[in-house]
Parts: sequence; C-alpha cells; structure tokens
Amino acid sequence: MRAEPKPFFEKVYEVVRLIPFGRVTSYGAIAKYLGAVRSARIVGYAMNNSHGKDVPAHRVVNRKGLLTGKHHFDGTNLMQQLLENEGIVVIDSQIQDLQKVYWDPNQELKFDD
DNA sequence: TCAATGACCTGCC
DNA sequence: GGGCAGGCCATTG
Repeated sequence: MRAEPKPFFEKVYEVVRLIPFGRVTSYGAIAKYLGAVRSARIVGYAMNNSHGKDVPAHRVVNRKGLLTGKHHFDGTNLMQQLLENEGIVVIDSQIQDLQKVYWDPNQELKFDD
C-alpha cells in the first residue's frame, strides 16, 4: 500500500459506488473510464480488495454479463440474489436483459477530476 | 528487485 | 458466427 493520494483501486471504488440502483456495468467500462481499457483485469483485481468495503461489487460483471466473481462472495448465489434484489433478472449467474440494465460510466459520468 | 497472479478483454482460427 | 489462446497493467509476496 503506497501513500498515493488516489490509487487505481480507489478510483475503481468510486465508479462502482456511482453505479445506480438496478444497474450493472462491466470491468472494461470502468477501466475505460479510468483511461485504461487494457487494464480491465486490474479493475477485477481492485474488486478483490473492495471485497469487505462498502463497494457494490455485485453490480460489476464481465462483458458477457456473467457473474464471474460470484464464488468470491460469501455464498455461491449470493451475488445473483443481490442482483435479483435490485430488479435485475439473473439466471444461472448470467444477467438477462444485460443491455437494458447495463450502465456505462463513460456514457453517464464525465471526467471532471 | 524480480517474478507470479488476477472478479478481464480483444483478436485470430 | 462461435470457440480458443494470448496479452495487457497493477498489486502483492
């Protein structure tokens, strides 16, 4: 943990926290918002650290809308349950109507930092 | 400091 | 059009 003011991780946390209710986004979208489309993996890695914080990581899924990190949660279908609780239709860890509940930070948010 | 990992994405066959 | 493999960047040990 370096003494940096805003590590890549915290930046990811901020975007994830900005995700509205009943909406989901992809790692690539967040990475792109941070200006690192190639660092999509890093976003997922940051989520690993966000696990335990007040970051709605369950709203973050991969490009296919698949709950890849579901096994990282407490249970197995917990992440799915949370998404369903948001009104999102999830079947077998696969988000349906993905394009409908999809939320792109680059489309909604803007660079004002 | 070097090396390995990681909740992914893009490109090619 | 679908499936497989490689690469990318940042963090931790």
